[in-house]
Amino acid sequence: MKKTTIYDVAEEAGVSLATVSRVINGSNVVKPATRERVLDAIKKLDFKPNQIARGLATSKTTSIAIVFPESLFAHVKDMIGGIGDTARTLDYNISIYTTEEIGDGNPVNSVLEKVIKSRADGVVLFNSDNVDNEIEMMKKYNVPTVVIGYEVEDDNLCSISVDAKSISKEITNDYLDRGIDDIIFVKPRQNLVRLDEFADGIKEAFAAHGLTFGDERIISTSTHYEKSYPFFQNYFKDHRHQLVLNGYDKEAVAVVNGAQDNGIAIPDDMEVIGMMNTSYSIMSRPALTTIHVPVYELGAMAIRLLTKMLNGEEITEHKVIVSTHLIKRNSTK
Amino acid sequence: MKKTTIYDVAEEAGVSLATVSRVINGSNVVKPATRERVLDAIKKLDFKPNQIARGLATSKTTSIAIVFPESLFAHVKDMIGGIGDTARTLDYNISIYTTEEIGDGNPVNSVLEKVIKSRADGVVLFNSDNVDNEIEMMKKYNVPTVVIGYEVEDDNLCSISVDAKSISKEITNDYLDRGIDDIIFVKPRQNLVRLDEFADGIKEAFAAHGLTFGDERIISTSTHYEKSYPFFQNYFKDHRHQLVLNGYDKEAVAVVNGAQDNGIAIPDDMEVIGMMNTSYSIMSRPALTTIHVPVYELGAMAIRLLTKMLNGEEITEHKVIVSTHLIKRNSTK
DNA sequence: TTGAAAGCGCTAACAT
DNA sequence: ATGTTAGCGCTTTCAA
Repeated sequence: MKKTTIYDVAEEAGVSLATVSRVINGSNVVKPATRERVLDAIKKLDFKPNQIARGLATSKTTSIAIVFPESLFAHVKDMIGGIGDTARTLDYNISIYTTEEIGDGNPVNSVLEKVIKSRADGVVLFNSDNVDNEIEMMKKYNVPTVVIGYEVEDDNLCSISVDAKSISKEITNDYLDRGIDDIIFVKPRQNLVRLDEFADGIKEAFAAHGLTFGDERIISTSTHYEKSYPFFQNYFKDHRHQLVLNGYDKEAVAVVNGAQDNGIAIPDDMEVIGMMNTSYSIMSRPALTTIHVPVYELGAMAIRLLTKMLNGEEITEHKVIVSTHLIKRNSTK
Repeated sequence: MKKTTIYDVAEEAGVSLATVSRVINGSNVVKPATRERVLDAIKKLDFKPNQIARGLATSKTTSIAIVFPESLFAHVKDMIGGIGDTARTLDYNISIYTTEEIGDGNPVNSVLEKVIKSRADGVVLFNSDNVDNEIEMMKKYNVPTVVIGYEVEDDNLCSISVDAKSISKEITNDYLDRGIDDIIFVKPRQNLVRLDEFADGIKEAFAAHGLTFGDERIISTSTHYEKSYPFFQNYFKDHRHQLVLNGYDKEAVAVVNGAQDNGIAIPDDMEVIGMMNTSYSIMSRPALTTIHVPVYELGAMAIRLLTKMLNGEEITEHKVIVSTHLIKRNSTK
């Protein structure tokens, strides 16, 4: 069964292919009567223009590539709603490329290679160990890019990131002011947000109080609850703290549950603060106080920024920094 | 800055474009020395073949479209790992298309139209109110399709679904045998799995015990915890049951939390069983007994089936039915 | 083993 | 207002 092409439509309507092309592209120079004939032929033949051929002819694929490491999957999931909705509204397709850090043969580059070959009009990248390399690649091939969770800017390159430092500093300051200084920071190994900056905020607050927040107070954890929960269940057998700051809600739930298993009352004996304001935070018992990050909007903004670049529109901010705020629930006093 | 093409490489290497094409496609008729020259030129020019042009020439896009309603997002998220990993291994790209049921202008069809225009080699569909229509469309345009969560089969059409009926019947039977018959079923409005069959399983078990499971025992809920939790918090003010079966873990957590808020002890006063075995089930307090559905594998299988169709390989099962099993944790006795 | 040339299905000048 | 034609960047016969 042969696919019907623009030629078939042209023949059916008794016009040239150029005219058919004009009507499917909404040109306004076509005589209404002709347009009708063409439209009828299109309907009769169930013709759908081949986007691939169109892409070749116009050098535009109307598609955007989203590239991220598998380990960031949980975070990207939350964001992909905003990405998808916005892309759909603006008539772009999105293609997903995941990189996996494990394994040999430089898989990351082979993924980037696919992205380049696909001739996506633009790409959105996520903060990862390899992000500099990825940015370099996109620049080399001159593809408009927006990076999420990492601060950069350049020609054809914008970024959207979260101001993690201000909020962590603010929160820490507040506790320190009240004399609460036995604080630890649980830092999941991967995150959308730059958690080093989160840690820096804590350190600055300590410094401002004439104290030191040493790296031994930072606990690196897996992003898998199956691993982090047993860890904390064990950890709290012989550790107590006043406040646990977390880089992600999921780990905060592991902390809450692990601590409660050891008879530590939340928030009376220990306070816990999560990050991202995901549904985990409201499902937790007690519900988590957490730092709200507008994840959906981050995705939406990324696509909007990208399409602006693609359309050559003026961009006022190449480097967007999104601020956050604390949502108080029951895991803090 | 012009993109470098196969012509540039040909010129650089002093061969014709046909030869370049041969080496990038791994033809074994090229003389090693020539191949070297071409490879050098490719490297020197950083040439990446244009997949769009190749797609036009070969009528193959090496891309697979995944189509699902936004409301199923939470479920698809869990599965997309399996889809992505498998697609990457088999060298297919995946493009995501979401349909949204709200709104006017028949948006579902406009999405399907994009899928057709994209000339994806194959498509993966998900169970939804509109799935029959979608299947029809794919059949009309002759695109190989696999449907997840819905039983169908045909030329160029396979399906993978979950046997929800057997498990619900089995579980219900077990409780009924022990004289426990105050059972309700919480049915989220959207699901990957056909929850009507789940309900049928319950009904059959009741019938086998000479009892009736009326539809008033089925509670339809939102898939948003923000909505389902307040509902159950209120519901359990004046309702008690022995067992609550749920179509999805997230709603089960809402049941657990809502019931506990009203002093109902889980599992002593009431037992709760979730479905899917997501991370929600282990984060819940008590941890949920839940029906394990191999979601990752469902996604992986879908892609494998699809690529088999694309390669014209023999397919033994067009209609795959996946079975499930109960994982006992602490929300049941 | 290599090159020439046609063609994939469109768009976009350029003519008419 | 419509038709003709030259690409877009590849793959794939067919010749040499």
